[in-house]
Amino acid sequence: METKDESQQPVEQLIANRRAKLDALREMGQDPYPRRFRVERSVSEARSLYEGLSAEELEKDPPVVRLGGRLRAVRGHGKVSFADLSDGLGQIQLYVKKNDLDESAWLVFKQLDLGDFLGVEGPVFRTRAGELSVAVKELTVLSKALRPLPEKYHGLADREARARQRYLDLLSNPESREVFEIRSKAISSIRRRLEAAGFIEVETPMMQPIPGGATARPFVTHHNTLDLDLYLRIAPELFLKRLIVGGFERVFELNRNFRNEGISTRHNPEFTMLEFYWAYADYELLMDFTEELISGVVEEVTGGLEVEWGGHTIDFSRPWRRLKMRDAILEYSDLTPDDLVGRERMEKAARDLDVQRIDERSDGNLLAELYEMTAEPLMINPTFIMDFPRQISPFAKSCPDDPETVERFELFIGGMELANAFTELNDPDEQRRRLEFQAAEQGGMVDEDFVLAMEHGLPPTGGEGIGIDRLIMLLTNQSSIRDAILFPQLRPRE
RNA sequence: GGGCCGUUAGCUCAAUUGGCAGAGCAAGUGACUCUUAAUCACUAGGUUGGAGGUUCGAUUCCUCCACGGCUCACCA
Repeated sequence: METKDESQQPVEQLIANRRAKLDALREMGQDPYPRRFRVERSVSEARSLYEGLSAEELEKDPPVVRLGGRLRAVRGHGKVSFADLSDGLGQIQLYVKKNDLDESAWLVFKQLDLGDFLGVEGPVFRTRAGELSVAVKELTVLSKALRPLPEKYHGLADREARARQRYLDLLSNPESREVFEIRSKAISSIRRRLEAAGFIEVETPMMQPIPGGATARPFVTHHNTLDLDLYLRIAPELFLKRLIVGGFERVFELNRNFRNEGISTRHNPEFTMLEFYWAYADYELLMDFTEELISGVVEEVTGGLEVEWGGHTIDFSRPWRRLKMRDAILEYSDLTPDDLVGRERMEKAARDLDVQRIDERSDGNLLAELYEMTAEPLMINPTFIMDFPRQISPFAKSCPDDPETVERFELFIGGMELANAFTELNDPDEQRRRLEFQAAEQGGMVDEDFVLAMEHGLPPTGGEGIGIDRLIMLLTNQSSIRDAILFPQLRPRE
């Protein structure tokens, strides 16, 4: 459909300009979207390969390269043009000289826009300014871009656009690309370290008939043929423990969980969790292993053990502090040991700290809430908070000297909960009682099939979950989980 | 869900005690055979997020809505 110049909106004008060039290319017999263009190496590979060579060395024996990439800048200079060809990671300058090209190739070059993909071939040399460049002899359009990219210098700044059109963010903001490169490296490092420690990676159901292993509202879906409501998992825990029953002694799963709760700078409805289960381990051993695993990843990915995050310097060097929950409350508040004894005194302490809905909470929940209100935000360097109330820990084994307290820890870094682990309860009768108590308290279902598995014998086991997105936040100095996830959940436009 | 803040050209940003909405990049035309945020000249580009209201006049003030950010609540 032809539109009149007057009625055209600005973007549409820009698109129309590009479409006109698209048509021009076709008229010249150039396919703007050809099938293939085989490159010998990427732009950044070529760059690192020839970067060390001087102008003289290149001149003596000029290497001919064949590269594909996106056109990111053109500096026209009459019958000569300089251009930047990018592979996303790095770029190399193109030197395009009218006299060195077929006339048709020069005309093709004139129909290019910033953002187009093109393939080039030619010898590598250095310009007088010393810039490594390809003297283009052949030039092919590989994909014509119909819309303009964000500005080359400032990139894309609008936070909403950056999340909605992540490809533009990645293209134009190198620091954003770096976040996700670090994410990839960190996850790969975690996998390698677990495998080196004898763990095997497994996959367990994401769609579960009874969502268990955590307390959170699940997403519901429906299987038509079975006519069965299924829940997206809130944790893989109960399936991983079935595998320990089945004789896999060290298993891990590094994948998505789904929780139908609020969205915040620390919560995304789908998030990546590492869970691992280790037969014959207990929570003490898990703390040692967690220190080793995370500090190893931090060092491998950042090159050191100190990380700048949210205005703090976080020191990951070992050993990390281990503090009982009760002691953490006492250390980081004005409360005394007496304030934590008995329902009445704890309620008073909670009221003084503005804890909401106090009467709905169990004693154990109240204690955990006191911790959250006092010490938690101050746990900047890695700190294990140990020994949780039994009432809020249905899968953890009690401490030998105190049945109301369990062998459980959470790891806090930068004031965030990063990991949660315990010596797994393996007494099936006790497990059934705990799940029934939990179901009665909070609603929910008892996973009898899980208890059945445990009745066949679960060895002493340590199990842990680590929030990967939050770890990435720490590694990349991001204050919001949205900036550590490529496509975070957003409300649909319009 | 509550409170506060934001939304101006494709992108990055200005501006108005309420009085013709402006720049850089990108785009178009022209000049230019070593530039690199190339340069120079000219041109075009706007329903100031949307809908109402107040006003002679609203981009600016008010109300509602949409989306986003921060924060509290909810929630591990």
